[in-house]
Amino acid sequence: PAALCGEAGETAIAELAKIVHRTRMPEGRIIYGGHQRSKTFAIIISGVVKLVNGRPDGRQQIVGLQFAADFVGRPFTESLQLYAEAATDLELCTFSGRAFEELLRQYPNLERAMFKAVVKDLDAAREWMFMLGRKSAEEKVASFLAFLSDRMSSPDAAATKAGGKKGLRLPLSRTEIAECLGLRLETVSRQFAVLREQGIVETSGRRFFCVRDMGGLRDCSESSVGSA
Amino acid sequence: PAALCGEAGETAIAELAKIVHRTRMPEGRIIYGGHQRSKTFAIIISGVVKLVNGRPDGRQQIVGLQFAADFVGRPFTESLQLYAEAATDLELCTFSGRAFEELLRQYPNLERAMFKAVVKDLDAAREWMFMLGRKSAEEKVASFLAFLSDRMSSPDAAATKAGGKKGLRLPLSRTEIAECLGLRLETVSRQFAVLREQGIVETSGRRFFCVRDMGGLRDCSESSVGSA
DNA sequence: CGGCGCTTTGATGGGCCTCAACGTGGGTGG
DNA sequence: CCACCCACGTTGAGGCCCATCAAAGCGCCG
Repeated sequence: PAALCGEAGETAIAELAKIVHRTRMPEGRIIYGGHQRSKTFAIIISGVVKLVNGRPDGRQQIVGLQFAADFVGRPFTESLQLYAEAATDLELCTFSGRAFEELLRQYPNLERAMFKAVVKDLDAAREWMFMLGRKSAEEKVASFLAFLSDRMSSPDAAATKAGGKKGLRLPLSRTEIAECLGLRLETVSRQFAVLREQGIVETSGRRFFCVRDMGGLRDCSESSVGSA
Repeated sequence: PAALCGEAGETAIAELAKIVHRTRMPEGRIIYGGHQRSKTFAIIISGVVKLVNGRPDGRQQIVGLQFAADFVGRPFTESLQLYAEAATDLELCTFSGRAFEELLRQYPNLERAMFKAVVKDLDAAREWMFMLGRKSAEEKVASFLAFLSDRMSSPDAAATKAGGKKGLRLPLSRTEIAECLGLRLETVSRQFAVLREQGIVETSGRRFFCVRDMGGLRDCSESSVGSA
């Protein structure tokens, strides 16, 4: 039940169903970006996609993450130094680009749904900008974990490690988390340790974490240092 | 000749012309945001609008700037901690929200033009995110000035101070520039001094600056510290 | 010309980066 | 099934960049 379909209208959905194709993609696959005009559109069934802004000198900034039910693909334009990559193995509903753009033209409701999705992405990007520009390292890591908890708390993605409590599998490595937050991986690791010592989160292995005190986590993510 | 009109189509333009209204706004006026549902849409004739993401604790991050020919307004949704403010005195072409949304529904080309504008904003936001997360203070200030030069080099906005060379009036105070770049105002001031000492820019008074060496400025904005 | 707010400049400290070494998990091949 | 191995993660020490606090300079308004 993708968000896109929720507002598209009955007949549009039926038309979409005709051109949809279920696909899998391994972690690391480039979905679109840079020079190649892949022109495929998709909705994520499961897995996580990262949007990366990279420079020739090696500096990279992850500028967006897409989760289950999110739309992936660039309508109308290409961008040079931006690409989308499978952060985990993916299950996708893909649409042929040509046919999909045709449907967009035919069904205004569908285009409107796309429009709203992009506006939502824009808001998310601006929230993310506040984090990058104004939050401390601890706030960044805490708000990132809170964000992941929000976006990934679906029953199937939830894993049970760390002693029976409901935890999540981290879709990103420490390096990638650092690229999200505008930090170095060592700093991310240290902030994980701080949150662990405060009893706010648990971690197990490289990829599992579990929020023990969501209130405390949210406090850390907006600490407003001097006041309150 | 606003960008929006370029792609909207003849008849749509004619309809738009019927509901348009020319307006002025003083610096500091809130255009939309927070709680109030102003629901006015506008195209900027002259002046600059800043989009601010603010928190109760006083921290602020400017997450977008809009210049002449840009569209201002939030279609479909409101956002809590985001508002738009006139950074300078403005001349606007405003549209009644109700009538404008009606036209959007009637003329798909118009909606498509809006769509593309939002996608462009999204790309700009993601470029900005790279700057916030990965650039040094000097790179931030240099790329900001280069950005302003690009966006404001229209004949009327260009001012001639600093000894006959073509300069620009800064639309933002040092504090506001700092809020754009994720820095403190003192740091912005110091980086201005550095660029001045290198002969790359000149400044005069509080609000005028002039690029003397655009190549040098662009070098500073992507210095790629270790290599090349 | 006087006052105020913005800007500049200086001194100091802290947070995060950098470099480095060690530990660990998870997959592979025997 | 287990031992090996290597990439990833953790932890430590030191230094730099930028934030912070403070005071003086200057533009712009009346």
